[in-house]
Amino acid sequence: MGYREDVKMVKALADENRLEILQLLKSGEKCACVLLDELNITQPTLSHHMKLLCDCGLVNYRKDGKWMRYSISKEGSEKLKEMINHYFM
Amino acid sequence: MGYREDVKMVKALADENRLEILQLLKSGEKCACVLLDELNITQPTLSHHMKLLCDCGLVNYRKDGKWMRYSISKEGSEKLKEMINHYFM
DNA sequence: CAGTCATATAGATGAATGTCAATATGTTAA
DNA sequence: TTAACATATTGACATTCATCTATATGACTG
Repeated sequence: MGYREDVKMVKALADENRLEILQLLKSGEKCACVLLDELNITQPTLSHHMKLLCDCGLVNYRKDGKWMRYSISKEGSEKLKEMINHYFM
Repeated sequence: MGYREDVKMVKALADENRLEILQLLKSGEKCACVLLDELNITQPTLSHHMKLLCDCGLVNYRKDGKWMRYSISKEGSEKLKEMINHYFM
């Protein structure tokens, strides 16, 4: 029936750059500029990826002055794991 | 570095019809014709989806006369869960 | 063998997506 | 306030992808 929410979250994972972003966030909250340094993409492209990761709930964002700080969402992670466990009991 | 294998597996999940296929396979091995009955897609489209699910290792296939029987791969499931746990420890 | 059934492959098409350059918005500093 | 910096948005473009129709392959049946 309603796979849309699940698909939205899984699609957010379905890109090499976004997986690398998540890998970088594993070690804790990071500024967009730090992520930008590590990836071979332009700033608008990073912004686009971060929007997808945040919109699906996997990543939290926090505005700190002129910086945006991103971190992995505990709640989103749990939701993702529950979803995976649902399909692959 | 090498996110390609991870991306391949996650991309296989990133489609509503494929999630529904996995949902149907939860209850056990199913023939392609049964899956086709449940989904609003044509036979070639189903064949395409099954190829993606099998190629990434999430689904096993078994030729039985003129039928193809599909089932969720225990090994693939475990690999997926390990991957998710890697990114969202 | 000829016909039918189940599935796969080929090729075409429209929609979604990742990417960039250019520009806008918002924040800090001089 | 003006300049510089960090990020977001817009619009364009090339690629990927889900889907279909038509056809091929392979297996059973009469």
